[in-house]
Amino acid sequence: MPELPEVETTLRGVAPHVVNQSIEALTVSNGSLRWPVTEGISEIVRGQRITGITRRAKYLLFELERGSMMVHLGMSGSLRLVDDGASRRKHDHIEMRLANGVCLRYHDPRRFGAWLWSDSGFPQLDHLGPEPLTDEFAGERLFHLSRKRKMAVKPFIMDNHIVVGVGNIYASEALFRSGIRPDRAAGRISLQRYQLLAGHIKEVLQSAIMQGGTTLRDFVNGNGEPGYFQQTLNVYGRGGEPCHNCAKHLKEIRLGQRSTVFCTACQR
DNA sequence: CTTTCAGCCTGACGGC
DNA sequence: TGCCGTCAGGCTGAAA
Repeated sequence: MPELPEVETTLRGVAPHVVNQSIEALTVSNGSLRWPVTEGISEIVRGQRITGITRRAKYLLFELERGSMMVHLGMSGSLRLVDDGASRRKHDHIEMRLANGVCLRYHDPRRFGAWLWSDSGFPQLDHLGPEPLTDEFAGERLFHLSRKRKMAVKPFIMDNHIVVGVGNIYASEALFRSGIRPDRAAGRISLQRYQLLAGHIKEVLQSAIMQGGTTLRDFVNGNGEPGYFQQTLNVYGRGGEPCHNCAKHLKEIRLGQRSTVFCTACQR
């Protein structure tokens, strides 16, 4: 499940190999993703130079001489560099070959991801909240936007209008570190606690990105597996197991159709 | 306006 | 062994 740290790790791993390179060929073997891959994309991007690569939320943006390509990894997507001529694996849907011989493969079993080209922007990016690792995102913002809202705090911080890139894993872990129950109404949390929460969101994301950095070399000829899951998870995926803090059995509930684990003693 | 929920998709896993 | 049901989850768009 690529969350923001994995997308950022992908960006950093791929960037040095693709920036300022020209696209020799882009081959789509299965364009049936979250949205159909842009019609005629191979012809549009052929011969164009990639002028830069950036990230907004969990979207990767390949800037071209004309327009840009927006790539999303969805639930099961990955992007990695392979040896030229390496055999195609099942679920390798798109291949981008560059003039320097670098070959980038997009692999996505569930096909929840996206690969689109546009020269007039992407509506998906229009109403996104701030990046979590910038100063624009702080406890004050969470506090102000949550007033009078009855929604549980966990789905609230996972809402892309509030702040982007906080998926199920990191929302769960940040709430545990902050001692906040995930099902508490967002509007009934103090400014002070939101400041704590914002800090912990930044912390868990930042440490995951740093651990991901240790596996960057695996983007070349590697297995493409993310390394940051090695980080200690206190609650995510641990329903019924003892709390790392007080040893009480962790409770598992569903919030907004997502599994949610927390400690009823440590989180209030 | 806010909130909820179906649907998209495949692989892993448990029960029989 | 294999078949079937359930779960996992980001995001959109429609419904309440």
